Amino acid sequence: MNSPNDFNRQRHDKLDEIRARGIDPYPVRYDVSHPAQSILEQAEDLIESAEPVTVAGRIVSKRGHGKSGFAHLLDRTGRIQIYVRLDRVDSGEYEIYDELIEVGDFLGVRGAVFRTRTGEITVMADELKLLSKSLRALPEKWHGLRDIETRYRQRYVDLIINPGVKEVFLKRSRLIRSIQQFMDGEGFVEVETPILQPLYGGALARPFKTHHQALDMPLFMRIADELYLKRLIVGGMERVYEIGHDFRNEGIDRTHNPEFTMLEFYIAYVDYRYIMDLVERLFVRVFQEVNGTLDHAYQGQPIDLTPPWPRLSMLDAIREYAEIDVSGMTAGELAQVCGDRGLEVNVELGRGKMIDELFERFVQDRLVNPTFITDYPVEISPLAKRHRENPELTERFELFICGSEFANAFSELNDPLDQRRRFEEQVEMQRRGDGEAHAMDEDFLRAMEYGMPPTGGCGVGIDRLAMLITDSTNIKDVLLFPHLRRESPDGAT
RNA sequence: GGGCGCGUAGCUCAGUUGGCAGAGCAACAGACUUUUAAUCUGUGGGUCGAAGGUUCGAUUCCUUCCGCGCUCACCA
Repeated sequence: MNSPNDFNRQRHDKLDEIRARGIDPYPVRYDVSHPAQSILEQAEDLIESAEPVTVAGRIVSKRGHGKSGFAHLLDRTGRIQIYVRLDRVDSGEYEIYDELIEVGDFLGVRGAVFRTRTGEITVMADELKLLSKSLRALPEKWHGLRDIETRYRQRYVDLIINPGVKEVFLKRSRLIRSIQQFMDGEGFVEVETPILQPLYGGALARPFKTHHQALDMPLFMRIADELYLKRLIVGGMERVYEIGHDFRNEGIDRTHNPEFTMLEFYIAYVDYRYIMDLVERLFVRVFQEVNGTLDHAYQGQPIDLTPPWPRLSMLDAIREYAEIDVSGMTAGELAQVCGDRGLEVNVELGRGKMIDELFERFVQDRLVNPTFITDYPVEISPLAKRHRENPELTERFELFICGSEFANAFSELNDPLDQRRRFEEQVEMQRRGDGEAHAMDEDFLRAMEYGMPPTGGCGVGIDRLAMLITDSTNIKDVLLFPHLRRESPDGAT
């Protein structure tokens, strides 16, 4: 019966046969009285009362036994077994169930709940209704869907077949809800700022470029929310945040997707120390709400999330972990030290960049438990205010967990003249060919010239946080539809 | 972008030191009215990722390309 190159032919034939028997294979609705899970939970009462229930779901397994048969339906809450026997249902209905309905189809069942000989809670079907005919076979029940590429390309199948997958995304959803609730409690307003922007900024990255036809103007997909959120601080919205997608036209790997989710928030009148406290409270709350505990492990590595989290200046961290005291070193001395430690650096990079290299090479990976690293060199922190006690440093921190960065925050630069000078430096770098240098943003400068209060701001990579909290090693595992290259025509089935 | 690895039936995987392409599950036909990866009997199903090359002969060897994974570089 199976013709070459047309495996699904059989399913089309069954669909035709169903229609020929006057059955609508795609009806409009079905009244569900009980989700699968609630039948299991209320099983004793339901068996006692013998009240019929109605349940609907996708058939994920089917076993025929002559004039009866078992099947499992999968709905959003779980699986429930149904039992269909010829002497309990209309004979025509039974024949359709037996011959034309198969794994993958959606089915509605009405009947009383009972317990089988082997003890499984089961619905004894009195009425059956085909709710949707499937034209493609699902992956097999035992080994499931393992192929990583297919799991990402056909996430809908992955979600049906691999039970842990839905859990990850439910967790991600709870994570974002938990952040929103926390921010509500802190008096924030959640806002939405433009994704299509005439100028991009707020980070150093290559943007996606697009074009508005009617206006005949180029537009960029945003690479950060920062500059618009700061405009809102100028506008008097003293606590704002946005959870949204940023887009960066860069490489794709285990931890990078071209579009990714960022939380950015800004608070007027506070400095980076306030932000540090808030980030700690936020993370602790999120872990408690989403995972129910502060006991966590990532890839088998236990993480101690118990606050307060250590705070260590970048220079102290290098002193402690690399046993190098870089304070007061000249660029030449730094280059010497880097060279001695096997780091190839260009002295032209400047002190800040070399200090950062030392940090990344000798410190970062060792920060397993949450650790705030503070007071970054000014050269590598163009958007942060200079440190109140040391003008070579900035009031900036990053949060590290398991060797990865989870937050980046500053006391924000709010001096419009200084900001203009920094933009001019970026424009100069751009003129020299730095494709990632920041563009001059006159409207942003105009906003800042009206006056921006002292402000603390922070960005948190939500996908990274989702990876940590769901113990995932690839960002694609926490994105429902991760970006992949074009599917080859030959690969399509 | 560089390096390494992978791509065989709808799914999960074997396999061919170069000689007619294999299994389990799924499907199809039949038996079976409380099964649990149901069982039993039988049947069909393949552009071996794509295109070139070497060869009497390529799914196998070579080259290029496509896709995926890991990794280095860059970034969040």
